[in-house]
Amino acid sequence: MDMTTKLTAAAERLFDRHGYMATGMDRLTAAAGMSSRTLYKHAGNKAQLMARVLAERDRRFMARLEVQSVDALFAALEDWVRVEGTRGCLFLRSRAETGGDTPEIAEAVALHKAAFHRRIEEVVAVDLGREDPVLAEQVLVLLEGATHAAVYRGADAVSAARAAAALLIERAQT
Amino acid sequence: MDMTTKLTAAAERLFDRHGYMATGMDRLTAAAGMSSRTLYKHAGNKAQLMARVLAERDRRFMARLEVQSVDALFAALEDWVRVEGTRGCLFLRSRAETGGDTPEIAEAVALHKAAFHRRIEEVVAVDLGREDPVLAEQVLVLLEGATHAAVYRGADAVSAARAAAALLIERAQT
DNA sequence: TGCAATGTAAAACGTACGTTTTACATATGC
DNA sequence: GCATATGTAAAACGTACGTTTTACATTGCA
Repeated sequence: MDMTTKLTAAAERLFDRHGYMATGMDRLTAAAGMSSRTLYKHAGNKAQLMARVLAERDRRFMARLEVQSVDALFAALEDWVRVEGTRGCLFLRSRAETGGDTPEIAEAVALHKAAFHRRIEEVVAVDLGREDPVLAEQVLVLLEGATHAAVYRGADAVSAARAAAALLIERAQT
Repeated sequence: MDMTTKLTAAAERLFDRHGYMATGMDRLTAAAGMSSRTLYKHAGNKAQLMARVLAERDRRFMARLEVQSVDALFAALEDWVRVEGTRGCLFLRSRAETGGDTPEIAEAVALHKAAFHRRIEEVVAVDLGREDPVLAEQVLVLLEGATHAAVYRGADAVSAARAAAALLIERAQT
């Protein structure tokens, strides 16, 4: 495991658990097990490190959404929540923490959310045999809602969203 | 307008727009138009100020949810988004920013989310003539999802959620 | 008339921030 | 066998943080 990977993994964990602003560089160097000189060599600065964390998280999350049905999207989210826990969407959180004023972060968030939306539209199209932007928007809202409601309602929120989506799909198919 | 009200209003605006951690006390005193001595007299400290902002926001938000139908819940959210803008849920955001480690904030969030959940269960019960915890959970997910999806999808997310909820309610009523 | 109460302005507190620098160790490859 | 790259440890940079303090002005009520 090279230093960049180790750093990105440690940073993702700390930013997710304690927030971006609340995580100092000392804590980062300690968790990554490297000197601050090495950290800055690999990361550039704190905002770029956050952007890299987001890019890596996008890769990992989107890989799980390579599925063929809407129901499988929710199954994937259930897995994600079980494995990674429920602290809300790190993309929206990092944007909110920086007020959208940090370009590299705002850009990473925009990229991810555009890809997320696109993927949902694709899966809805596969499931229905036709495009349905409104249904896709509803599925997006259910996924986003499950992610954030799960923070305080637990896994029940995800299964409730899954059942709701199944009803919407069923209705759109007939 | 007394100093406490002025301070709470200014703080809510800044915390919402720039984040809790990213908002310094100098910015707060400047926006509230008062000396730091007066600020601390009324606020105690930064965390207590945030807790007061959340309590006030809970009051204002929950007042809008005093309605008799699920559809009216979404109409209320549409109004809220139009008036207050879309930067996500300030309660979940403040909890995420502090990692849940600030007791007064964590408590204010827990109180609000419990009241929010209760209110939805009540409205669902009125609409259906009976209790339906699962449907209530779905409505909660749709409201939470609309709130967060609206950050990057705009008002369309709220109307999509509203339509989805209408379908779920219709189905449950027959 | 005078004394609380309530406010401002501004300096000072110690601490912690993100970042850079200095000085040194350890490998790797030509 | 020596240069180059890559790492550590630790101090230093200036700035900004949340909070308290000092010194003074204004007001309202007994």
